[in-house]
Amino acid sequence: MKLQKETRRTDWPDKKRYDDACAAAHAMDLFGERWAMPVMRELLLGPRRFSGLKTSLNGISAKMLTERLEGLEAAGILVKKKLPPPASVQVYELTRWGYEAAPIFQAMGRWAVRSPRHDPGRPFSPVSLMLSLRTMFSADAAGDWAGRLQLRMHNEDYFWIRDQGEIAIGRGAIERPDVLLTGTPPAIASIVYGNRPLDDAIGAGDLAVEGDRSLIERLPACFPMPEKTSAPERPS
Amino acid sequence: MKLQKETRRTDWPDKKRYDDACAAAHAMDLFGERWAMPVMRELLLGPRRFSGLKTSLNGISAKMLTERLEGLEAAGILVKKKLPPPASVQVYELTRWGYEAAPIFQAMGRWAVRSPRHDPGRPFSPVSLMLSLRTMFSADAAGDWAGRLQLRMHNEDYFWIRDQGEIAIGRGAIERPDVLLTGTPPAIASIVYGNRPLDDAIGAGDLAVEGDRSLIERLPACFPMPEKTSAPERPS
DNA sequence: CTGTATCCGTGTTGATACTG
DNA sequence: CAGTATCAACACGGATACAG
Repeated sequence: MKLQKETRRTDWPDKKRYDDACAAAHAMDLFGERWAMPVMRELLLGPRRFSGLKTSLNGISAKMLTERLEGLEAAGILVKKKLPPPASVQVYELTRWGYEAAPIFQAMGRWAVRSPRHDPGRPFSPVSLMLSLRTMFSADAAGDWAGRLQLRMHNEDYFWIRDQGEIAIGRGAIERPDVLLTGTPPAIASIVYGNRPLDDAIGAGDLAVEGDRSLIERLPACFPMPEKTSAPERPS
Repeated sequence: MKLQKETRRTDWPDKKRYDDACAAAHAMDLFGERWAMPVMRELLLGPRRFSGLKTSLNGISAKMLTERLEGLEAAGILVKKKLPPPASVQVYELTRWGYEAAPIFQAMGRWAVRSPRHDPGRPFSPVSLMLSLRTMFSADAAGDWAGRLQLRMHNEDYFWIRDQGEIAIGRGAIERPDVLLTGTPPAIASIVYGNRPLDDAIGAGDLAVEGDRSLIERLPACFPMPEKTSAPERPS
């Protein structure tokens, strides 16, 4: 019948939304579309520009990025804003509520690293590496490790700090870093998560360390990878 | 060029997967497809049959359901199994790892109820109502409330128990319930979340209460709804 | 730099009918 | 009950070209 088609169109453009009271399903309506979640992830450490997002989001097209940014803004998850005159540049920033989605990313990350199909060797954006560090950090395993790391990836500065228990990560440079680590995200990941010898990475020119090298050497122990799920296992 | 097309096809059928080390992105690869997440949700309280899933997932087609079940099984999230002879019925059950995805649903639910667009008046499946109760329960707000509820929705039994602090939910009947509540999920939601007067629901025949009625009357106070996000708000 | 506009192949979906 | 088969509509995403 034609009526169906017509009502579909006029009802609302909710062809692909779950018409469900379940809030988790609603979350998928909000950021379940392709690329929406990675876009949010890239903004989790602060405002970014269009071009920065495009490069970080490996393979996204300008069209997609524009559409997702519009959609996420309409949903109230981010805002588009123009920086004041000296800079006068367009940036996208999460709203307060948008930032509050961070625990979802943590829960997903913690769970999905155990997937048999998960491969940490894929393209890694600086922001997602930083977020993964925060997620995978284990206070128990780290023991008394403390320090202030400055990380430089693709010529952008990020930091990672642990000072008795608490950890903090973010974009930008910090004062008095104990050590400066320069390299690509995959290179850094390979020594933190992939138990690649530090000398190997430095020797190959993938990584440069400036400052207290011992802090880096103790790093892998702070981020124990959980074992992957094995064969399909019944709950018990 | 044709080459592109050809390599695309042979490379792997990962046209729509994020080729990303970010584990959260990988989670979307695993259950970000349409209907995958609601299917998992319906299984979170125990094994279900094809027909049960189909009715609970408002509007899903048999084709979709089949495809998602296959995909989730291939991902190691659920298993298809046949119950022993007396029953001899096909059911789908989450693997242990599948069950461990529950915190993701909690985080998503907690966050998405605050969405300006979220509408608790939409179709509600029994399982998602039960999960929402567990998610939204506030120990502080509940104070000394304690009791054993038996809920009957669409002729299926579910329970909700709080005994000094701890809460438990599940499918099936319990012994010595303090009160039996019969009605549809939306009807129950309307009195718990929608501050509809209990007498109103009973009078309209939407709900039946058998047992300690005062427990039901104190229920809404145990599940305070967080305020929705208002206008786009900057982080601070 | 920050997008917009258009085109078009391809993939996905829901309806319907059918099978064991 | 538990799916499978087929099909047509349509939404999506990538490429390209272009504009402010």
